[in-house]
Amino acid sequence: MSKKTRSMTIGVLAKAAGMGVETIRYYQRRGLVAEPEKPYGSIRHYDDQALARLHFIRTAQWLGFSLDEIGGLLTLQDGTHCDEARVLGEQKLTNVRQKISSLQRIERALDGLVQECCTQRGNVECPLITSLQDGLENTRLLPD
Amino acid sequence: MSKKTRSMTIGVLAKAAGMGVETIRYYQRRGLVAEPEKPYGSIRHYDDQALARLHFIRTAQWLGFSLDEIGGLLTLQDGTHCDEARVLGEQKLTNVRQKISSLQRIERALDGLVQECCTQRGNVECPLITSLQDGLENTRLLPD
DNA sequence: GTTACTCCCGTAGTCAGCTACGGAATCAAC
DNA sequence: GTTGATTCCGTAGCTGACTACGGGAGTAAC
Ligand SMILES: [Zn+2]
Ligand SMILES: [Zn+2]
Ligand SMILES: [Zn+2]
Ligand SMILES: [Zn+2]
Repeated sequence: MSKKTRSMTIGVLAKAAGMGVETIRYYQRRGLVAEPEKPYGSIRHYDDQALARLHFIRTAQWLGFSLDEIGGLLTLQDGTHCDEARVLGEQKLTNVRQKISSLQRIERALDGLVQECCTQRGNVECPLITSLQDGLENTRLLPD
Repeated sequence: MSKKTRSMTIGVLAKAAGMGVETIRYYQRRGLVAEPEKPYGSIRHYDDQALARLHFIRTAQWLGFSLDEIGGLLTLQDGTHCDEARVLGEQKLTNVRQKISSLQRIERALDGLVQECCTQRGNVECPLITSLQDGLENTRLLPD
């Protein structure tokens, strides 16, 4: 709970947040980060609040939220919308689990193909390639 | 092993392959699909070979290969490059496994957040939102 | 033989999330 | 007080895989 509220230029802020200046300016354009007023024809200064917001964005992004969705999450920041936040989290979780299981199907299919390929070393035909042509029919791991 | 070699217009081919006409034309521009000659100022016709190639592309795409990589795979189609094909398959497999494990980390993190959020229903502060601000420090599941 | 689809071909737009460019103003170091 | 980095701001480009548009030509149904 440090209330340093250090004054940073956008370059320092960017370095602190581990991203580029242009990225921050892009978030400002998208309305995810506020542009502080600049005092009398000069340079803008940022505080720890701004840095916290960049952390928020980066973490939410890592969790799979799009910038638009993050915009939605940011409106829940006052902490009085716990249930809405949870719903969004649950949706994303479902989403992630679906991605995992479809990647696992892909893993099994690819693994099968590579195994086949390995055992057929003397053969002229590559079973991996021919399976791609046949659309993985014999693997019973077809795409959706 | 049907050698029908039916003659199809691009529209019929597209329907047979379950994709749009424009997508096929796009693949032609990318050099993934050949443009057959058109007989004397008329319309091009496609055979089952072309359809097989579209299946190849779609299946490889489902396995996570990019169109560029698929271009590479297509040069191995004569079946005489079994080991090269296997190497590409193994690389993609590694790739898929990395994606799975990083999604699993994300799943654990999100699940933790949603659980916390649920148990704190009476609270004013939403732990999900505040965790995003704090950068998931206490979850020990930080992004790379 | 006219209507209504489909094909052909080039070009341009879409989406997300940046990333780069250019030119003026401002600031920090020496 | 000059040099050199940084900021500001608008605009434009990038990636990947499409998707759409427009206008002319070919084709099939009735
Ligand atoms: Zn609410
Ligand atoms: Zn909550
Ligand atoms: Zn070879
Ligand atoms: Zn092989």
